Amino acid sequence: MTTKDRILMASLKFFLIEGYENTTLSMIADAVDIKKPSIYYHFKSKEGLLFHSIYFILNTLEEQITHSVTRSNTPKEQLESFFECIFDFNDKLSLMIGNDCNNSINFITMIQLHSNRFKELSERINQYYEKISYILKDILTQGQKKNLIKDALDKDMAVIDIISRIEGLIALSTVYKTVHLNNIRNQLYENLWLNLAPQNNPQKKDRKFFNYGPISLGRKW
Amino acid sequence: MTTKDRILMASLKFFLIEGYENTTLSMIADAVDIKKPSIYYHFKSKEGLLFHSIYFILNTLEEQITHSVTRSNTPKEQLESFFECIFDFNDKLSLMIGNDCNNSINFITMIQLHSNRFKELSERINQYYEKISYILKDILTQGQKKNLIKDALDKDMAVIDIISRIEGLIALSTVYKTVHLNNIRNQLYENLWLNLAPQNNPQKKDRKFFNYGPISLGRKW
DNA sequence: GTCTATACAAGGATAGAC
DNA sequence: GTCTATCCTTGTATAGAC
Repeated sequence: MTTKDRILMASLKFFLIEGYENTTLSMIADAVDIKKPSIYYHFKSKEGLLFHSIYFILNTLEEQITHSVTRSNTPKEQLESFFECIFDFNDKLSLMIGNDCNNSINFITMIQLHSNRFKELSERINQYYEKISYILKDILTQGQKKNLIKDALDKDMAVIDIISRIEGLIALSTVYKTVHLNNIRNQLYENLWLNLAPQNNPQKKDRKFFNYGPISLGRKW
Repeated sequence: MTTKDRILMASLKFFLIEGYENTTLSMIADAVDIKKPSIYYHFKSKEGLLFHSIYFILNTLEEQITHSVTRSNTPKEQLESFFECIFDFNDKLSLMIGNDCNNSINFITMIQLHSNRFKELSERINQYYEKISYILKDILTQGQKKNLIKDALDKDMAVIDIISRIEGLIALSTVYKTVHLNNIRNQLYENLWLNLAPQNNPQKKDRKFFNYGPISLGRKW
């Protein structure tokens, strides 16, 4: 890994754990084991470090979502891949930045925060949401053609609901101790699927569906 | 309004718009038209200002939720009040702090952010979520007794889903330009209600329900 | 209660040697 | 590419007069 990459990963780590303003160039330099001014050889400013950190997050996320959705075939599997991808991203991010301690990180809150502060970022972030919205809408459209997704569906609305449920749950799990993400993420997905699957299927099919996936801790609703 | 309250409201305003670290005591002093050191007569430190700002948000929100839910009778109305309360809170907050410009504020992201930084805050915030969870669960339980809420319902799971949908949507609307909160909040609520209402009701009842409320911009799903 | 003056620390950034 | 030395600004906070 080049020095430039190590600086970027260290920045990302501190930005996620401590926040942008609470991160100092000294902290980053110490973590990479170089001196402060060396950072300026690789990056123009502290702001530049933030921008590249967020670009890195969004690029990686987009790449992983595209990759994992493409590998699946049925809309149900594709949506599940989409879910898994975003839910797993925090964990993967922890590994990428070498977050040895058990500090809870939350990339969603970080992105929301800086979107309103820097116009350059807000455009890139909006672009990210446009991209994943497009992917989701396409899954729904293809599913409708195969009669695997409800026909009377406001797809734009469905897309927004899906994204806000995922992100809302991740964010909530970091502030509300009762919510243990890994225990309920499957349920969230199953519940959402009930809104998308055609209703004309008889109860029996639904029941079969209820037994799909890992053991859940409570009744579906 | 006392000087102390004016300092608190100015702090809250800047914390919401600029962020805690980007807010300086000079900005607050200027807004209240006093000098910097005078702040220390009323508050112990800058951190104290943050704590009181967040307590103010949570206290006010809890109060308004409790009040508006109590005023309603049926579970459907109560849940609607709950929704309205949180969706309206941002706007009300803007008025309270005298946010003259059209700066978009988002109290949810602010709360999520500082919950992970200050233990004192994380406990108060967790307490807030426990309280609104209790309120929601009670609505569901009472509704079940009256056969107005689905009987086979994992209430704990439902509560978490409701909260994360509301907060997820509010947060998403501040970063994804396509999402216009006021256009879709009614739909979000109606969609959610479909998960809670008993299924044994025939289609007819559902259709009547679809015509309830303000004109919507798209088909329900 | 509010002010002036000031201490004290720390951050981002640059100059210029090696 | 990386370093030492240093500049400059700004922030929180306190002392003490009025």
